Amino acid sequence: MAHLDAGRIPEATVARLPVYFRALVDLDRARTATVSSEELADMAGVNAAKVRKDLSYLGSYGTRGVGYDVPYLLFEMSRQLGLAESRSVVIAGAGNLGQALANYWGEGERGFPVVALVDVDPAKVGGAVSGIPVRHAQEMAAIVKDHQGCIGVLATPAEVAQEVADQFVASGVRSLLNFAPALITAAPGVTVRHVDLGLELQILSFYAQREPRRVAAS
Amino acid sequence: MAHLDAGRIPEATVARLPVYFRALVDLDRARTATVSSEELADMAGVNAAKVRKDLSYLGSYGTRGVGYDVPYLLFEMSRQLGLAESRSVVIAGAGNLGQALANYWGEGERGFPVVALVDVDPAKVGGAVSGIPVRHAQEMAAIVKDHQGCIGVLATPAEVAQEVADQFVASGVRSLLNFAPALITAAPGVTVRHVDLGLELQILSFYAQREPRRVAAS
DNA sequence: GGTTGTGAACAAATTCACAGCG
DNA sequence: CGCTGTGAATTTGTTCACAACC
Repeated sequence: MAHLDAGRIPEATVARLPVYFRALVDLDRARTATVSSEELADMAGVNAAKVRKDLSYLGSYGTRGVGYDVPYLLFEMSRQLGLAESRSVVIAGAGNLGQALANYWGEGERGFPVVALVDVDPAKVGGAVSGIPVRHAQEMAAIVKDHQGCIGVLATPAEVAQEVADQFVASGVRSLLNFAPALITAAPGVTVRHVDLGLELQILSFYAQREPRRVAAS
Repeated sequence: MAHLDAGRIPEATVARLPVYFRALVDLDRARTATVSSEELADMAGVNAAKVRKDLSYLGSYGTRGVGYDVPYLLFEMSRQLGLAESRSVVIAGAGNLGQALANYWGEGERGFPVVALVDVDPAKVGGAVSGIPVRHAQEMAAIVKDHQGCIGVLATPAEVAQEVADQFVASGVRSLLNFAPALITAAPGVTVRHVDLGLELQILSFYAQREPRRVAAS
């Protein structure tokens, strides 16, 4: 009953909240007023008990005998996921991956505008990727200062990933998403997530020669 | 004592094996003969107890008082991860993401040759992305037949992802890596992994307004 | 002495099952 | 009566701590 403790939400739950969020956005678009834990579970690819447990960490936003009010739950999740105010993204590395990410996030995703790519290649600096300017890595601090609370994305070669990460952190970035196949360490207070595209193929390769399983990444 | 039971390896362990593998490749390149669980742990960003537990699921390949023989462990991991024989990759969707993935895997990663991209856009079919041909989606079955045990990658719009996944499975693919922001279901016997690039930003957004944590994705 | 391999202790996550409420 | 919210039970994963061995 709405105790204001902002209690510790389990990591596994946090990773699923955006999945529910997407399902709720779809439901809302279809003008669906309420949804049961079982329907949401089907849409998210989990079971109903998990949905109820997960949502209960946010508070009691359902109605017994009825289900969850879609717009209300959407609003609460948006607020608690921090999606109410939009967060900028700065991508380091304007190679194939950096450009693809700029396009991917620039197009579809609401609330995460990519404000700049940075690179050290003179051939790339000064150009643009689907309207997003490519600037020199030296300008990173200035860019980050203009976009408080932005997310830094590492799409650089593995060899320089730690160096660029340090530069991001020194510039004031507290959220990093690393695509380089390298271990990144950062000061406490900085959240680092790691997406490893090579690793995914190796995991699939493992299961391909054993009993296959339904496995969700990330 | 090399019991041949191929015992159940925990999912969490499987997800870490490729991380150890990469560290071992680096050590081997540097001609390092042996490595302790503590050194490997540092390189992988985990603790030594976890390394020992994880490696013990593969068998007893270490030497007490000495550590693990790098080339030997590398060979065994390579074998058990199924990296001994190379596995082809077919990418569905020759948009920005599909092209970036083709480049990414085409370049660096050993053992995962991207043999084709498939698309339905006549403007793309017949072309090539860094030497990899773009072929029509109708040819998928033929391509898959020529590359037994290949991995299917979904880099299509979310709306058609399930349809393309079904096509992959009907063609004989048993390993799918889905980049589309959509829930993919497949028959038992097919392994599906999901990488969601939008989701990662939302998770970072959540932690940015709370106590930040070191969190590893994938 | 040094380091692995592993049972036992602990912690996190999932699932069950049902009371509580609309 | 239906569906949520949640303690309790179970399963999965992590860490400890030490015997076994080189």
